[in-house]
Amino acid sequence: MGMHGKYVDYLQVDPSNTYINKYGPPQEELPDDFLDFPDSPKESSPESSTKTTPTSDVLDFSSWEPVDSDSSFHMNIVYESEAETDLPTHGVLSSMTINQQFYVKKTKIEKNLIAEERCFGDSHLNIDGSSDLENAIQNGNVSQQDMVNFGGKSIIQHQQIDVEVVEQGNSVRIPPNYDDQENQLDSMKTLSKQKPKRVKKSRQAPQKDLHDSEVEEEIDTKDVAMRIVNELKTHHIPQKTFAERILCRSQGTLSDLLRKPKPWNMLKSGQETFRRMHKWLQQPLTARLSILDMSTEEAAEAQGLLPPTPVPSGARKRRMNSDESDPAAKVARFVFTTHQKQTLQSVYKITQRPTREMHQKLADYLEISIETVENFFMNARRRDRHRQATTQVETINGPITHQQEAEILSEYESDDNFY
DNA sequence: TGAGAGTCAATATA
DNA sequence: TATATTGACTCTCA
Repeated sequence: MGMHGKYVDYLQVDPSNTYINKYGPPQEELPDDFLDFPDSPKESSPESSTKTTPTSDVLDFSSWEPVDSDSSFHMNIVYESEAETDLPTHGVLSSMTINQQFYVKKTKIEKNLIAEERCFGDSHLNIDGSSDLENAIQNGNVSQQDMVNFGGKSIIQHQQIDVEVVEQGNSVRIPPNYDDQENQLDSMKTLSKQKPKRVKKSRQAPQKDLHDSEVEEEIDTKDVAMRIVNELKTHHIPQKTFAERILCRSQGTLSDLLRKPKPWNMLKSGQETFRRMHKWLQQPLTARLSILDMSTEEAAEAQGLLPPTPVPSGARKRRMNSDESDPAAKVARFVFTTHQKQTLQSVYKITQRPTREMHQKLADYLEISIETVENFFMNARRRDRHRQATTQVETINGPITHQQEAEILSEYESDDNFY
């Protein structure tokens, strides 16, 4: 089943959280250049770069949840989206992400337009609260959730939307479930309280950290990572603080997870860490911030999680074993020389899986241990896989042939050839 | 037993 | 000072 969503809204939010749109009052208050938006951004998709043309005769207004928005600004947001996806016709929850770029204009009240910015936002179309798509349509439970990082401030927008479902040549319109203004306001309240997006049930969930009453569900790791990044920035929370208090992990681990979140279904025990992030995001703002002041155990309790499970870390053990009486004693990390690294990388380009004999030859040639060589290839393969998982880029990763192996080894016989 | 996953923590970098 | 990178370690699983 294909699904088209095409909608164009012109929205403005002011400090009192009221709204206007093109078709509703107070239209006359729009600045003269309100519709004069910049050209399509460089990285926008073909869909989103099409010229803004309203396709619905009913423009839905949204519920806004400005977080720490600067009250001196009006924010005009215009977006357009047209996307197709393979939304299932059945399923408890479904969602799709429309990658789009938001055009944002900052308009200072007293000076009219003083700045103009573009920013990225992720948009999620949610089919929610129903056993199937048709019911969702009938019940009007089709909504959109946008998240925009605007000058370091997060703005989350929920709205009922007007989309068009195309199925086997038939066009079915999904009207917003609003009858009048009062209903709109009720719906706003409901939508603005929606939890961060979770989607269909998970096939498996190792290391569950949930109470019995909870149902394990998939988490959109990219979405969670983006939200965490925004939260940390918005509230000036250091990664180290969040990582240690909420996740029971190190700063470096958190940094890596936030920058390169693996898709949920590719995670194993790592799901636990994202589950904790997701749980934290579900808390109200005040709770989120106060949890950070708690001990790790208290924070877990406050979020309905089991006590955190510190990872048995090799690095931690290594350090403890080195000198338990002196916690300040650091074990220096080995660093490859340029030549060592370049050599290893050169070989890696030829084969990601050298034989043990090659490992040993490399170790001898580079005057490092075979374990270090093995670690290099292990880390390189894993980080390559990780990159592919997060970028969907295909790379060649075939086993080495005997002929290739012979060629490489022959080069080491006269090792000057390498560089 | 070896490969992969998850991670730590030292250190490089911004 | 905060974040990103990375060599090494433990645990899990086929």
